[in-house]
Amino acid sequence: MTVAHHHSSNLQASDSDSTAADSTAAHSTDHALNHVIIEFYEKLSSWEHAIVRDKGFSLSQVHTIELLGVHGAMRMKELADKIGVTTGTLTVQIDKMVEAQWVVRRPHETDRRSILVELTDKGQTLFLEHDALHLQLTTDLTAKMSREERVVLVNLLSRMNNEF
Amino acid sequence: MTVAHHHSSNLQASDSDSTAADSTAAHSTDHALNHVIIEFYEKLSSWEHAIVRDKGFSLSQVHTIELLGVHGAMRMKELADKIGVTTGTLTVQIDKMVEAQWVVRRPHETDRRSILVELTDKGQTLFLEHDALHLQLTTDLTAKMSREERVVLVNLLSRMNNEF
DNA sequence: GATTATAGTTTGAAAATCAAAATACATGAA
DNA sequence: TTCATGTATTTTGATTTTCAAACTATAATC
Repeated sequence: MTVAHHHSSNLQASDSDSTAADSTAAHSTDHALNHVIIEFYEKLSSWEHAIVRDKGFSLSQVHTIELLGVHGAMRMKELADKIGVTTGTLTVQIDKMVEAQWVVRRPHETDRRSILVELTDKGQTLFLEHDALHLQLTTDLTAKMSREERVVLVNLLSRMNNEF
Repeated sequence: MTVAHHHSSNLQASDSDSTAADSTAAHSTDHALNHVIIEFYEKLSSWEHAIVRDKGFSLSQVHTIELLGVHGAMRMKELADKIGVTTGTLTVQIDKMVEAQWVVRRPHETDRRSILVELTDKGQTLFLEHDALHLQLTTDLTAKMSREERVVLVNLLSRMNNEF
């Protein structure tokens, strides 16, 4: 029915075409960077999935806890946008998390339509536990790097974060 | 019922405790790195979610296409592990993707229990389209970086990838 | 060859998700 | 003010995703 491809899609920037005048097209470094990023994302995603299953809650619940832990209280809409689900979906998610006493809803001070979602003490503890796992992973992944390299990495990554 | 926390969780490594002798505990750079990574993952995840909804297929379908596009043909088990789902779930996923003619199943050469999943031409095209979006994002995110910085970033990220 | 392990599929039930309708509040124009 | 329009959240019913467990087929080991 269809052809059996054989594309190993080499991810290394093995080509060295740094000759001249290519301001329009994407440079090979960009391709390499792109694939390294995709691979990193995939692996992190796998890791998170595995962690999550072990702990007994769903991926987007952990995502929610992560977001609230890092950014603090947030409106439903804001949270839904960041997670990438509809507000309807988020409502039932948060219902369950309220039930489990990981988060609370509280009214927005100025906008009475809005509701702020916030970690409880229990939720905060959960976040810290999860964060510790992440930290362990991070230190493992960068164990072979020098202090300077780590600093550079923080710099480069945070600059990317700012461009989103 | 529960206390309203106020933790803005500053993500910058604003503390400069590079004094001495802290070989056991995680250094503040590690914390900064950890949070920058989490933030990067969250933002990529959001982006992917948005892209995916626009295109009309599910997140794990795109994930599957991405994995097959980058790594080439793979066994069901392998794929399931990378995506982070059970093989049962993957079977129905792949059924649908076969239906849509994005992938084909083909027997494993040496192990008759195993089945290789592989992109069709159509699936390959889809992968390339998606990859182009990723590339666009990557170039956008690194637009303000110098060539050298990008090279360094590729180096550091791929070293992290190798440690997973 | 018998037993145990692994790969994949099927099945039935539980959970996640969406789109659309409904509610409540906000904002801006007449 | 009052009306119209826009935004935030919840509810609802249906669809999709997912899992765990049972099942089939092949591989590996003893």
